[in-house]
Amino acid sequence: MTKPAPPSSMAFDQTVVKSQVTDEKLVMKRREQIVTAAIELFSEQGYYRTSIQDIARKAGVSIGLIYQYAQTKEDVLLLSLMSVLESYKQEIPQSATATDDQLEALWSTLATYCRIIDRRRSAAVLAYRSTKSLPRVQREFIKQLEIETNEFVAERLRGCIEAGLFRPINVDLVTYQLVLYAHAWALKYWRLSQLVTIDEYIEQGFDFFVHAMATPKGLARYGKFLAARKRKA
Amino acid sequence: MTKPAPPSSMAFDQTVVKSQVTDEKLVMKRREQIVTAAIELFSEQGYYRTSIQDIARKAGVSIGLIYQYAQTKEDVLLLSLMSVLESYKQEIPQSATATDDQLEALWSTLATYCRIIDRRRSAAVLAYRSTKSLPRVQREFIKQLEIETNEFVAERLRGCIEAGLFRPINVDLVTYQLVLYAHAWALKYWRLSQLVTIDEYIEQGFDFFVHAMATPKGLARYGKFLAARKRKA
Amino acid sequence: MTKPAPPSSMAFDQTVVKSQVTDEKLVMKRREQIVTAAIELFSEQGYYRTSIQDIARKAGVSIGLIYQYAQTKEDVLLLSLMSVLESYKQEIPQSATATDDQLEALWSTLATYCRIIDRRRSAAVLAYRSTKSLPRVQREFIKQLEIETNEFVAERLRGCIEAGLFRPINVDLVTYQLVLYAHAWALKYWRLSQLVTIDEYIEQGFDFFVHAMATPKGLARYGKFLAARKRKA
Amino acid sequence: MTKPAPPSSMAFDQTVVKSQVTDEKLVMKRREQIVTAAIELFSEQGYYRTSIQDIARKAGVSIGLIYQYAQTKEDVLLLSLMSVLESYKQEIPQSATATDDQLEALWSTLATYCRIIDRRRSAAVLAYRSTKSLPRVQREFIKQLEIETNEFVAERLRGCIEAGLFRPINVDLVTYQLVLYAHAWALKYWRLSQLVTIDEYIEQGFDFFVHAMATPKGLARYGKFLAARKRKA
DNA sequence: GATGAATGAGGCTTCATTCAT
DNA sequence: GATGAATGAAGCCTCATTCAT
Repeated sequence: MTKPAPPSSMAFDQTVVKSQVTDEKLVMKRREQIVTAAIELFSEQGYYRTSIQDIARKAGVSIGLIYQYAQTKEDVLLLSLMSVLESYKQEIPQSATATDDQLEALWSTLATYCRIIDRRRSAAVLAYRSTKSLPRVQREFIKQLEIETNEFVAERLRGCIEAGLFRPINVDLVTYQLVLYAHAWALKYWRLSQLVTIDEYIEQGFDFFVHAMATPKGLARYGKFLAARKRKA
Repeated sequence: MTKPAPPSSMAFDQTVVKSQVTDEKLVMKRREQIVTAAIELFSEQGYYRTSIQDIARKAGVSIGLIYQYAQTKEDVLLLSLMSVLESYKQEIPQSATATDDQLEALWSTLATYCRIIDRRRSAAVLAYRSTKSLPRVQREFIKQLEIETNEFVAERLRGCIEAGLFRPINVDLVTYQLVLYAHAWALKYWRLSQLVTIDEYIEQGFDFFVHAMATPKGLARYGKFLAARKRKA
Repeated sequence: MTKPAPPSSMAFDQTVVKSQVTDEKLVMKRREQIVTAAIELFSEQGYYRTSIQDIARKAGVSIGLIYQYAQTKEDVLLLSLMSVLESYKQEIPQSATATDDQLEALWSTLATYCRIIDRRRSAAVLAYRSTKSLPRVQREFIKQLEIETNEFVAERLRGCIEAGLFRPINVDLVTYQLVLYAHAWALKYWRLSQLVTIDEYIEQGFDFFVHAMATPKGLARYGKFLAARKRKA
Repeated sequence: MTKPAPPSSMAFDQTVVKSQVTDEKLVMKRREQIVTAAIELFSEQGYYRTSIQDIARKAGVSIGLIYQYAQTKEDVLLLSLMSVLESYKQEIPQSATATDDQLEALWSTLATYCRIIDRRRSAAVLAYRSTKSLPRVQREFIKQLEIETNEFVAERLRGCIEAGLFRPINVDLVTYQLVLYAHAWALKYWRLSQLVTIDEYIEQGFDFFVHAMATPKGLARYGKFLAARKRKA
């Protein structure tokens, strides 16, 4: 299982994006300040419509300061995207630690993923709109982060298969279906939110996925799961 | 059933985007020329990295000419996006006319959708990256086109339900799952193409969706469907 | 005395501005059509804000046609300015033919001039705004036309002096004062029209000028003039 | 009486035209630099024939710098016109402070006004040619400045009337005659300078105006004024 | 004679980046 | 470390003019 990285480790260390400033604590603090403003603006207006001037103003710092913590505007985008994906990579694994029931774990993972997306919808869309604005090399960092997050979802699927709850489907492919399902909530929010609430979206999605993959044993287990949920509610 | 519009009718008429030139035939021809170049460039480099200069050069026309057929660069984007979505709206309905078997019809629709996406992968991504670059009003045109195309997919699902092949799921929601599944092939091509071919992608996806929704009768029908396919191959 | 030229003779003949078209009647007609539109647009929006396309649209002709009757946009401006000044040169002399009373004649001239300006205020302003947009050579034509019109005003002044009504002032200089007084109605209309009507403007101006120049005999004559006017009204 | 504002106060403050730069001293300095170049160019070539590039070159700054101190090219025009009118508003009142003789004061005012115009002839013409190139709102600022300057002239006229030197004419209207007389020197310089020198222009103009308005007492006073002038010379 | 589609130079403006303080 | 004034390349768009029909 992927061990959760220390908060913001990657997005704000100086391996990927160089900084003029050496004090690591300060780099962390400043970058967070900058990235918070940048994500907001990039999400609202897009990468190209947002100027460094805008970011400086919103972050309450000078233009020059941004260039002490990032070498180019693209670096700011990279830091921003890394920050978003990093937050997935950290929050999602936290979801499934409480249970050793595989179906429950998958549920938690999907639910958590959907809720993170819901909480930061425009940031989620940002990844789809702007990753291509990065040079190839930096784009790979982003993809790597995505793969790492996905791997955690894949683990949950394998758990269900090994427990005999799911038939042996193509795990990597279905992983993308689950991930896209979560992302779709942001990508097509304008339409989906007219149809269902986020809770319904999670429930109906999970129901759909379970039926698509469950063995008879898995279906029985799912019946109990539903009953347990009903009791709680 | 949706009647297929005459080719490119919407993207190239002058209702949405005004043209200085009055000759309708010419407008059609020129806009196709411009949009063909634009889609290619927008897809490769993104909207903001592509200059009108670039488009003019690739289309083999002058800058001024582009501004005789579109009022702003945004108009060129709108025409491009409309052209892409319009092509979905026209090609997908053509898929399912040959059969009155509901499952077969759904298969055809999914397969056709996926193959269109595969054929114009970068154009498909364009819609996700660039729609937000449009002003609100024009964005609505795009959404409308999407809804119209989706409606055709929804019809196929309803057909399966009415025929007793599928349980009564939330049609609108599942429609988006199918659509997103097709789009995902473009959005995540870098990863998915490492895992499966487009044919496998369609097959496994269809298998997944059928299991998610089928009634026992539907499953039986699906068995026959698979057998028939195997015979053909 | 200047003999009034045949209508539009200068502005529309082909000596100053060349035309591709040879039929003189047609040239006259087309140029009038073009110039009417041009004056209106130039007056409203200024020379540089008005495009040949605008003029063509307003005149109800094609762009190409304009270039058959004028070689450049500057030519259209020249024709327009000449047309305006030509109209002064023709209408003003018509004013004073009815009387052989020198003071009456001067009054008629000033009144007529002011009323012409009032009738075509923005055209009058045009001359001040746009003459400098012409190349030196063509600017001289305009100046010449102005001098010719002024000469008529000067004649009226000389008449008054020779009749012993005015003291021997510097005629050329005072001519400009009279002319500027008429023009001022257009140049400062926004303010002057708040202060007086055009009739009052003429009366008070004439009163002012007479007092500035009149001999005792002239003043006496002016007294009778005023009395006669009062009787009429 | 109008208190003279500190030099260029209005034209260069940030109330009317916004600046990106906050340091007020610097804004004053840079704007003066820009405006000096702009007035020269606008006066020579007109607003539309002058490019921002031209202004930058002549001012010895970069294009970008101009846009830090003005938001549009129109702003540069506004600043230029305000600077010209502001200079009237400041220099003219300084003329008449030395005397408490009303006729002398009027003379000083006319003479000063004419000489200012003479010194910056093309700048004076600029106001007539280019004010209409401004959007309505900004045009009002210009008009307001003109009214304020005129008011000072009007005061001198009222002084003469109250002192019994002039008959009670329409002060506002005559003010415009005086003002236009001064402006005419620039507007019709090409002709007037052939007829008289600036000194003669002032003398003859003043003579004209005095005769137009003077009471017998005023005329007597004017006789002494002329005698005194002759003695000095 | 008349049309209007096509051209492309040139202008205004933005904004990433630098550097002196 | 932080600031923000200054730079100028690059992009969008307009419009006078041409020319084939």
